[in-house]
Amino acid sequence: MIPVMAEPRTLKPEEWELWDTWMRAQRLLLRELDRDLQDECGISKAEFSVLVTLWQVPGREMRVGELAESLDWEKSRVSHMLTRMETRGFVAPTRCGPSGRRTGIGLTDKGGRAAQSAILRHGRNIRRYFLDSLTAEQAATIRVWSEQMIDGIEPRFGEGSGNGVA
Amino acid sequence: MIPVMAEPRTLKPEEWELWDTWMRAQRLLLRELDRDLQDECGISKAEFSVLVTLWQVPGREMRVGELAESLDWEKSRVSHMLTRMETRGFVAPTRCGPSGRRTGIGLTDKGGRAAQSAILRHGRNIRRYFLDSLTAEQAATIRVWSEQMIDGIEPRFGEGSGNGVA
DNA sequence: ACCAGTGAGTTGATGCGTCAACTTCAGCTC
DNA sequence: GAGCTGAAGTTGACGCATCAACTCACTGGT
Repeated sequence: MIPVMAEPRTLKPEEWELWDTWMRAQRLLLRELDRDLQDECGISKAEFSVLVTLWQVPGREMRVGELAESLDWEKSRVSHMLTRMETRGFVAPTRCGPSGRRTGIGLTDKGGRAAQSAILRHGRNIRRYFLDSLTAEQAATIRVWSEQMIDGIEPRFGEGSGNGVA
Repeated sequence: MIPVMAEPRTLKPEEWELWDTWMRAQRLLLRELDRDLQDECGISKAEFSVLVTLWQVPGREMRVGELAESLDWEKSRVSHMLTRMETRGFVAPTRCGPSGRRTGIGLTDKGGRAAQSAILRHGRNIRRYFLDSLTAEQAATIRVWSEQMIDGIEPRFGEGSGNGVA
């Protein structure tokens, strides 16, 4: 009988440390990006995601369901978000069903302006905190590994466009 | 006059794609770990952080401020969290100031058991989703880069022990 | 015409995270 | 000891995220 190597009961210290260091880096980075967006542009990263997604699409309007799909968010999350953003004047329903239900949602002028400036700002921050700290080799490694991980967790194909925000 | 290279106005497509892919990987990984901890152990990753931190410390009790420092959380976040966890029976004040204020906070038996099983489970998940998808080289790259990034954002030294959770 | 079923969108409840304001308490000076 | 100051801890308000339950409209079958 061939002895099967037992799975280690817990993480080895250096494994744990790797995980912990990496986790810490994530947390700091996201926190920083979020804070800056909030302080300088007055929007959260969730709002940013919505603004960008609408910004990118031709008529700057979509159906709620498309938006949810594109962001890979739950419908209800989108709905709550839109309610808040509507009261802030960033988006407006382009068409409504009889019962007040949002059938189409679009950027307002204010939303468009906010999107534009936030994209610039956020881009600079990504460069500063993320890209600038990467060598070409590191970047390649990270890309490969990210793709591996995505496949490992969610082995579906080409869907969910991505909005660049957690 | 030497022309200074203008900073690119926005991210180049491949830069954006790198960022987006990486972001997506993060999001999926964290979501997965969180969901599993929630489904299998009945605790959130925030609760997990607190349990682990208390678990690791000698008497399994600390002051609220120490806990906050160790987790790198705001005091108020810790306080809210402890209130919830206290009602769930995971932690209990070990000593209180006159006005009912928590002076020391410690794990209950239930909290200890939860910590133990969650640590095993979480460790396996980290291995499965994170470590197993890494070659030694990738791991080295990620470690270095994480450290660079941490230094880039928070150029302080040796504080904040880390709890392995966002 | 009717009704079951399905998909789209909403709502409410609850937990998480942050900010600002507040209460206590300890140590300090006078 | 009276009063000041700063640190420790709490509270309330608000936005974000998820889950489950609901409404509404459309579709297809009989």
